[in-house]
Amino acid sequence: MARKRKAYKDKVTLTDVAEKVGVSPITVSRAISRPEKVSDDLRETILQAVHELGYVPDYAARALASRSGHLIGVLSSLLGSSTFAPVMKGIEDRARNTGQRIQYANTLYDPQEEIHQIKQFFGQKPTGIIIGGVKIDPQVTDLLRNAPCPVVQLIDISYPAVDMAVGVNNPLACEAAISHMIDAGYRSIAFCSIRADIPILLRLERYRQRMTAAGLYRPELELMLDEQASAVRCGADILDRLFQQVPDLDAIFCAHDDLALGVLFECQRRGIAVPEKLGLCGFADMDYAACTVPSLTTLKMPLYQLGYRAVDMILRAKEGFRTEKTVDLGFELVKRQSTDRKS
Amino acid sequence: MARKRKAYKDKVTLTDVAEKVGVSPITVSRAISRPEKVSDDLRETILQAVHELGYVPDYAARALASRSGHLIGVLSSLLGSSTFAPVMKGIEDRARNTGQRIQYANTLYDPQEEIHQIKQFFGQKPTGIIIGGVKIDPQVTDLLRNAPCPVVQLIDISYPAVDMAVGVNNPLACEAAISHMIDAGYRSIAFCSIRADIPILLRLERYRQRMTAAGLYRPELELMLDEQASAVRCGADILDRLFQQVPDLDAIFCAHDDLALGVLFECQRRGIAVPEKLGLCGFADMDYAACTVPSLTTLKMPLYQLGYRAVDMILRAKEGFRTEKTVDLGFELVKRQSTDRKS
DNA sequence: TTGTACGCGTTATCAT
DNA sequence: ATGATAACGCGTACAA
Repeated sequence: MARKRKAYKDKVTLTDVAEKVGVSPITVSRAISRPEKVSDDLRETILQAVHELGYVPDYAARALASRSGHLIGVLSSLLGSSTFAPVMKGIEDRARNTGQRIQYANTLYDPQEEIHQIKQFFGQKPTGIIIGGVKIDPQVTDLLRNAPCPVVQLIDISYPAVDMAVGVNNPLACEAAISHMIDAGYRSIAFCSIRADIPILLRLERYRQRMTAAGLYRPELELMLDEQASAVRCGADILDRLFQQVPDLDAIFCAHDDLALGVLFECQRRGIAVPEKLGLCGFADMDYAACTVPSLTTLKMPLYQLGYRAVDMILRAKEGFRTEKTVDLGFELVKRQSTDRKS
Repeated sequence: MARKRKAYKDKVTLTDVAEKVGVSPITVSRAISRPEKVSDDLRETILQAVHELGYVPDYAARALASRSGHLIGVLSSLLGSSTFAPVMKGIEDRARNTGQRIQYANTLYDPQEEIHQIKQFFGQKPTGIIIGGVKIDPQVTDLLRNAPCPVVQLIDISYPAVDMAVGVNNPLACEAAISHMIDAGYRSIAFCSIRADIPILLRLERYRQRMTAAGLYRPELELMLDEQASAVRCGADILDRLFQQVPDLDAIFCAHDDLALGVLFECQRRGIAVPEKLGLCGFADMDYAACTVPSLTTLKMPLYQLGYRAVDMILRAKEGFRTEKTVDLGFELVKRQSTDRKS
């Protein structure tokens, strides 16, 4: 407590540093934020003093004076998901040494929360906003359309972006998976998901098209589960429901690897042979996908690049460079054992 | 671009709202931040105007004037891990409607990054800082000791905290697991981890004590792998090395479920019977732990509560209430099939 | 290259 | 219950 007060009273400001060095505050400010505008030796002296006094810039004051929060907001419903980890890494690598801070916020799949968080960001004069997993919520779209900064949407680029977008073409990715499964000889291929965000709806639509084109489409092949806490634990439920709806079921395309993992375990438990009796394809190429028994066919997306490019697009927009509004990073269908019927 | 400028010029401030209603700015400020200090009808009129004009408070100005950032910083190396998701949920549930914002930062297991992020927080006049997964870095500890705000450390409470701590007693949890495995009849029980943060080192120490007490300790039972991107994918490596070091190996205590998952898959692949030939115990009770075949014995921690209490402790400290410096949330050993030798 | 004057939008403090 | 005034700490704009 005493410490707290002390730290506050003793707050070191630009002026303190300036006095110690014998220059004006603005010079100290420049030495920190625009090093090239201060002579080499003076800058050295100043930075030395900064270090000695333990000066930490006041970001609030800086933001107020400069009319920029020097921060990039990242909004996602997947923050706590390991799918998002590589994205985060990319974001931070690109943002490092740019003077921009990254601030994350969790939307928890709740539109109200999303709106709230977006407003919070707007109040911080952000350099840009990166947002992933947006549902089709008109309020959110409206808000973003009137954003006071560039907005980058993540993950899908086949859908019209509010401002900019970077990601993969979800319909194409889905089509690649379905085609692969058809080629492998599967006929009754189910589509299974526990959530219906935009990327998933786009995949579903293409799934229907592709299956219809092959003369294989049946509505009962679709299974959209209610939102649940755990995707992995749905395995038994999925198999129960699908086999009831589709007695001749022979493959499942899962909208996320977690779902496929759960189904796979349940197959192990029930003695259903994968890939012989049941083909399985996931989405995301999670760490475990290469290790499961049998290993899991899935779609791999360049997640690190996703984050990296998103920040890059914001920084370029800030510099006023013309940027592509949409960046397609491509995907890769990773064919593994779970759909390899011939082996 | 045009939009951007417009949004900026048209920025609605307190004064705009005040003029529209015909009161002074400070009254509007109060209507928003201290509703009880404004008469009911006036407040209603003001909030109505706020809504109509689309006023969004400027957090920088607010922070500068109030000398508080109204934010709680959360620092973790596990941000992108699904272990952290429930913690996040708890943090946000407790912080909602308290006027405090949550800001996350990723330390990526890098002390330099950690120091950098901590300083960033300090520059934002935080109400408190929550930090998890701290390594034994003296610089970090020093920094935290001089924090201008309360600090809550997560996960372990058997270790002396810089300020406050909430979590579980890692040594005790480890001991419970090892005792359980010994009771189940396992003798050559390995300890395996890919990282050596404080909680893990604490578990390792207790592992040694417990094994020694049972007359079962051998140094070659310990396996600390280098830091790797993917824990799951280490399965084969772990089995190779351990069986080479310990031909009569009959159980593995993994410092995280991910490790156990990888080992389990590798056992499936090699036809090693779990739990008969090899007992397996994880840590964290991840979603999949209940679903694996066989299901995975593991230690469950109250993660949601962990986040909830951490924020609670900060808020109480802010109110000046005396708080326990250390909160033990307890753990649960979830006994499942992977250590059930008798079945 | 360095300095002066001012303002950013809000809240604390003190007054009415 | 409401208002006037003065900060908060920094950066912009302009001057020297």
